[in-house]
Amino acid sequence: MSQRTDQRRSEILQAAATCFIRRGFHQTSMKEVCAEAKLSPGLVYHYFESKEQIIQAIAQQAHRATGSLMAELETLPTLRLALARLAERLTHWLAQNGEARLYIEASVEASRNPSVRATFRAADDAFVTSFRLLLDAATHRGELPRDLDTELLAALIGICLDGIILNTAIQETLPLSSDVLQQLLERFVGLS
Amino acid sequence: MSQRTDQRRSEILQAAATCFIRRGFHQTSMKEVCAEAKLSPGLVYHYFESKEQIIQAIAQQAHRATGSLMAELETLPTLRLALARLAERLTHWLAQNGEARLYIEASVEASRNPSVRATFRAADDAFVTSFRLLLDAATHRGELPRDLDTELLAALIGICLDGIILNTAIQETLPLSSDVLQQLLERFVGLS
DNA sequence: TGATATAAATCGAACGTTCATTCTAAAAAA
DNA sequence: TTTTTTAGAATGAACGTTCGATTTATATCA
Repeated sequence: MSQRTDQRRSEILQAAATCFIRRGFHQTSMKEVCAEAKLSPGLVYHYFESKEQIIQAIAQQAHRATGSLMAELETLPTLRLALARLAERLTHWLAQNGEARLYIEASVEASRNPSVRATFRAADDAFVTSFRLLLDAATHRGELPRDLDTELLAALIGICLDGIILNTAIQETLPLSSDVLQQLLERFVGLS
Repeated sequence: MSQRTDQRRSEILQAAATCFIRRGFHQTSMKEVCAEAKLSPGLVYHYFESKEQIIQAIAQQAHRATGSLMAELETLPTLRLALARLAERLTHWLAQNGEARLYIEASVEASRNPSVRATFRAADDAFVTSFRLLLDAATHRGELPRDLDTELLAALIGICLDGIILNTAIQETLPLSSDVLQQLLERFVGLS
C-alpha cells in the first residue's frame, strides 16, 4: 500500500467518524460520508469495499488508546499513581468530542455484528488482563489485601468505566472530574 | 380509546420490541415489524403515526420498572436490605432477554433524538433523586457517615448500573450474579 | 528531452433494491 | 346503510453500490 493510499483511507475514515458521531452508523448514508470527505462515491468505494468495512475500521480505532495507556500504567511505582494517571487520561479522552459516542456506537454494533464483536472482545480481554496484572503487582507490593479477587475486580472496573463512557456519550457534559474519578477508582479497589 | 385499540397498540409495540432487540431501531424496517405483528402496513399505520412514534413508545417502556422498584426500596428498614433487593430485582430484569439491549438502544437514541432524550433525562433524574433519598434516610439512621455526598454517590451508582446494563446487552451472558452485585453496591456506598 | 503508452485516481450518473408511508377498496361490524 | 377495520398494492424518495468515462500521474522508449 502506498503512502498516498493510506492517506486517502485515513481521510475517508476521519470523515466517516465525523458523520458517525453526528448520526450513528446506520443513520449515516454513504452520500453523507462522501460529502464530508469531499470525494465521489466511486472514489470512496475504490478505497473501501463497503460501508460495513468502514464501520469495522472505525470500531477498531475505538480501542486505539487502550494498549499504550495500560503499558504506561504498568511502569508506575504505586497503584495510587497508576489510578491517578488512568483517571487523568480517561478524563482527557472523554473530553475529546465524540470519542465516547463512537465507542458506544461501536459497542452497540458489537452486540449484533460478529466481526465487530470479535474486535471488542479481544480489546476487553486485553484491558482486563492488563488491569489484573496491575492489581496483582500492587498486591505483591502490599498495597492491597492478599485475598482480593483481582480478576473479578478488574472486570468490575471495566464495567464501571463503560458506564462512565456511556454517560458521557449521552449527556453533553462530562459527568466526572478527573479528581472524582480518581477517588472513585481508589475507593473501588479499596485503596483508601 | 377503546380497549381493543389499546390491545392492538400493545401487540404492535411487543412485535416492534422483538424486532428492535434483534436488529436495533434503525436497521429494523417497518416491513419487519408488520411481519412480526402479523399485520399489514396500513393497519400498523392506523395505530401509530410513524416509526418514530413507535420508537418513542418503546423508549418510554425502558424505564417502566424503575418507579415501582424505588418505591419498594423505600419501604425497607435498612439500606443493606434495600441494596439486596435492588441487586435481586436488577439481576432478574437483566435476565429477561432483550431488556438490557432495548435499554441501551434507547439510551443511544436519546443521545440524538430530543424527545427520547427528554424521557431519559426525566427517568434518570427520578432515579437519582429516589436513590439519594434512600441514602439520606440511611444516613439519618446512622448506617452511613454524616459527611457523605449522597447526591454524588447516587449519581455514581446510576452510572455504574448503566455500565452493568451495557455489558449485559453486549455479552450474551450475565456478567454479575445477584450476590456479587449486592456486595458491589455495599462496597460502593461504604456499608461493609 | 519529448512523445507515447500504461496505469492509477477520480467523477458522477445510473442501477436495482428497499425504505417509510399512503391509497384504494374489500370485508366486517355497527 | 354507514362506519370501522383490514389487506395489500402502489408511491416516490433514499439507500448502498457499480460502472464507464475522463483526468492525472508514471513509466517506456525514441
